[in-house]
Amino acid sequence: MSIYKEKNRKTKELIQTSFIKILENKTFESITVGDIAKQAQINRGTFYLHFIDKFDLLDQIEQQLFADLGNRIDELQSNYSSTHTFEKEQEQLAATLFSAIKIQSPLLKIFLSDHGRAGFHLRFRAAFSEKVRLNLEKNESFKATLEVPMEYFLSFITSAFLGLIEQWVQNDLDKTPQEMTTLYINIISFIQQTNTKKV
Amino acid sequence: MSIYKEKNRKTKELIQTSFIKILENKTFESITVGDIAKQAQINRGTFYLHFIDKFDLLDQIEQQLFADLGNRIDELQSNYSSTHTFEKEQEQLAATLFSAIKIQSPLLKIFLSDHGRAGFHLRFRAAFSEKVRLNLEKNESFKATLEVPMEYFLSFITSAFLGLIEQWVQNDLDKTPQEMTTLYINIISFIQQTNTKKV
DNA sequence: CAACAAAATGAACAGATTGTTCAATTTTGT
DNA sequence: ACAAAATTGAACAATCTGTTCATTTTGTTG
Repeated sequence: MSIYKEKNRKTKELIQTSFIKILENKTFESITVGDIAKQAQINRGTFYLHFIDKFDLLDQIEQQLFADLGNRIDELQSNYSSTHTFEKEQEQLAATLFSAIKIQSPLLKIFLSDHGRAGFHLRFRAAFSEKVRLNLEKNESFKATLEVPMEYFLSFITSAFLGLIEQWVQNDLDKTPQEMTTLYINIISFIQQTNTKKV
Repeated sequence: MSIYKEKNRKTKELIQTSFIKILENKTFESITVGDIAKQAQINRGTFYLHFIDKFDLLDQIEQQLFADLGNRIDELQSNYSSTHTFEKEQEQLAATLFSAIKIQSPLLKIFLSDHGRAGFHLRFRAAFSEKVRLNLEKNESFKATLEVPMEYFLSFITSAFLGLIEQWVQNDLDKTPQEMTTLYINIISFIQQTNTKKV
């Protein structure tokens, strides 16, 4: 009974990995169920025993990706006490995000490229936007000093962060998560300098 | 002779506008050439007299969009002398971008959504990334003070800006371009404050 | 109006892909 | 050996694609 499930799971996984492999070289739009079956060396009908269609397949992989990232982030964050300063905590969250993303970078690189599916960058931002918001709102003076709508600030900062991630994965991880964190902090500091001079 | 061209142009435009109309309600993937012909009330064969396929159609609309935005930005920017401070110039560029984007917001809203085509946000960023870079590098002390690779800084700032644009068009332009510029400046100032406290 | 050119139509075509069905086969469990 | 679950292979109608070509409509010119 349990080996039946195991076999089922294994085939499903085979289909997923085969699909991702094709996705490296072909656009999602251009991939057919026949392509996937051929790559996985299974019957085309078998595909339909595991997924409704290729959209369902991609959806499930995407959901798994977000769930996995969420788990990794929560686990990494739980290792740190939150008695640090507000800024240290922001830095810590950044480090956690970069570490989690590194592990899933092969998939993220594809999903964020033009081989993926439209709107992924929005769903990805939404997936970790809530964690960022909670972290920011820990700080009491934050909401008091913030003069712009929270949704705009969140869009700004999560999108900025996504920009770094996109450059990073396109560069095939040319830096360590710690270096990326430093780079992030440096950019924030640099923006500070620019404006300080103005005033 | 020239009226033949005019008629040709008009039909091509009809196909484009009809397509965009469908795109508001359906995913690009799910739209067929038959759908477009039906909406435009033309023969399906006529479509192929003007475009290779639906991908070609979308590509051309995208190219036109970028060209139009580029022209608007250049024109708006040419109305201002560049004798202001570095920061004022950055603010001016932001105002210009928001103004140009407002005009093209209906199309941008669709293209940035999950009804569009994968990778649009990257191509969009690339389209105005160069203008931002040139504007930044005007300032001599900029390159001297910047401690991070230019490509990362550009990814960060253009992506952050895109985040504001995305929120703006999703909110159906709930603010004026000038208000968006102020909002942008406010966020930069806010980040400055946060870090100033730390030091 | 007549003659011509360009654009659009309608219909047909083969080819590819989709999602479903079902009997036969293989793999695994008891 | 027998039963259960998973997979296979083949066939099916349906849809969409891109192309072709004869015909019709629209616009131009003399």
